[in-house]
Amino acid sequence: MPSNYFDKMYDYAVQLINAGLAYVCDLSADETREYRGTLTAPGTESPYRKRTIEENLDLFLRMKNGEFGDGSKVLRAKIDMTSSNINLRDPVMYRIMHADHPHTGNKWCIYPTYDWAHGIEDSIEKITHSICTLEFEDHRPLYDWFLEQLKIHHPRQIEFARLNLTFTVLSKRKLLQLVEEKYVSGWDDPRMPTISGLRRRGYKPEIIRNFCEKIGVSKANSTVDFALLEHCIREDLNVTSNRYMGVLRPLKVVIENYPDEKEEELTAVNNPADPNSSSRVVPFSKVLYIEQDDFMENPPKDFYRLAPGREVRLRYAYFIKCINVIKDSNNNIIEVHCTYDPETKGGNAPDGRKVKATMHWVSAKHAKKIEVRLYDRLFTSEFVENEKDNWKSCINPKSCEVLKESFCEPYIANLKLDERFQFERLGYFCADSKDHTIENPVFNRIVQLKDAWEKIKKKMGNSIIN
RNA sequence: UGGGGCGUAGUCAAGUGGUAAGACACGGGACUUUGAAUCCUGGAUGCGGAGGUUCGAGCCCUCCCGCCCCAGCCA
Repeated sequence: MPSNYFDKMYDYAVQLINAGLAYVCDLSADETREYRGTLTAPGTESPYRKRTIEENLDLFLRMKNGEFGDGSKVLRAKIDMTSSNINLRDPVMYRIMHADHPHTGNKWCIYPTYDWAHGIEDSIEKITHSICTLEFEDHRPLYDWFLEQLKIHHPRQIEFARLNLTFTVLSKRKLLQLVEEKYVSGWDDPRMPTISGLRRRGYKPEIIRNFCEKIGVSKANSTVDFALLEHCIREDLNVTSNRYMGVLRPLKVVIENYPDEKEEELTAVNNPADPNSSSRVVPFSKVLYIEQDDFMENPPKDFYRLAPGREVRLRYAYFIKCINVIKDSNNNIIEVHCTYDPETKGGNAPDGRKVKATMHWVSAKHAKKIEVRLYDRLFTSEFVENEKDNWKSCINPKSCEVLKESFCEPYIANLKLDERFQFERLGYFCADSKDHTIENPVFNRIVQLKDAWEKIKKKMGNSIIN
């Protein structure tokens, strides 16, 4: 915290004045700019550059004591107005600002600039290496110069490229706009690449750390593929999280040959990826919900889920076969009627017959209604930086889809509040830290599972989307 | 067109004179009670380009090209 060192910094500034290496300058901000020169033209020395040490000492003290107005004077380092590095053209060390500071209140009316404060803080804290981003490479000679003149502990500044990610923005300036212009719900919106956003989304700290180790550190400006972050999330959650069944977009299934009032409790493994996993019980009955995407009336060749006349497995339950489809007056499918094979309880057929698909489901009678928020990448453009001023027009309109008519198995009531879990075949989810309650559960999708079927659909040109 | 950086596969990234690691993505196959996971498997005759030094160059030298940053009393 720089403000902890304001006294020390002041003393160091006096030390530089005494060494004839700093002076009080009365040039206005505009004049200072003119005197500084340009990228190709050298600057000219300030008329106040030759003030005596005594005069500088006096003026600087009076600056500190509040005798001068904002912007009327600054303290500058005396380096080289002709330097090809503009940062060395007598940079400002202190400016007058009669403003309250969040930590020091009204004690000070002169405040140090970044370049002056930075190295001193590092030095006082006995840092050995000071890591920062590429744009400060030009400042390193100045960082070194101050520490050199002060003859104090001299840490080494090393610059690296900052992290960029595809399909998102990370600059504070842009993030602020997203918040202020209400493109997102706040700094902790689960789509935001902020710490609070990532946390609310359900990313675990160790996942982020692992991701950072994988991408490495270099000086090359680069943009890491968002898919790598998603991979790291899945890699971790796959082995650490329990599976439950939830149906996002429900389609009613009626098992015609299943007794009306009958109920069964079926055993399901909580985490198949963990050999020591415990298990739970899932209720089964005559009327179920399955995912709308898991049924097609006229399926293409590569679709191997439920369709008329076709048999599939309901996970941990039975084989069912579609025998009829019920539609409303608009020709929308509202119910799928099936028969089940009692011999296949648990999911295996004694006669050894195979089934191509295994589907998730919930018992309608026992299901808990939940709200689900499906988050996706915030932008549609891979390299948002390249969009220049158009970047906001690339915001993904489908980056947050809210489903209020989803259902899940009753076991969800036992969920720990910070538990990340998988809805089988869908993705990883967690309870929203702000809006979730036991009565009205709200779940955020952390990341989808990889979806081979989605790829096949794309290859087929999306022509068979129902 | 001053100065400071960077350029190895679609995206990251090792490599520091001895004959192009790895990850993700992508393609092919196996397996599968998650179209997940897992397991095999394919891809740079080539390291921005051109010359040069060397028995040998992504690494050294020269020139060229491209991209990023700097003219705040911002950080």
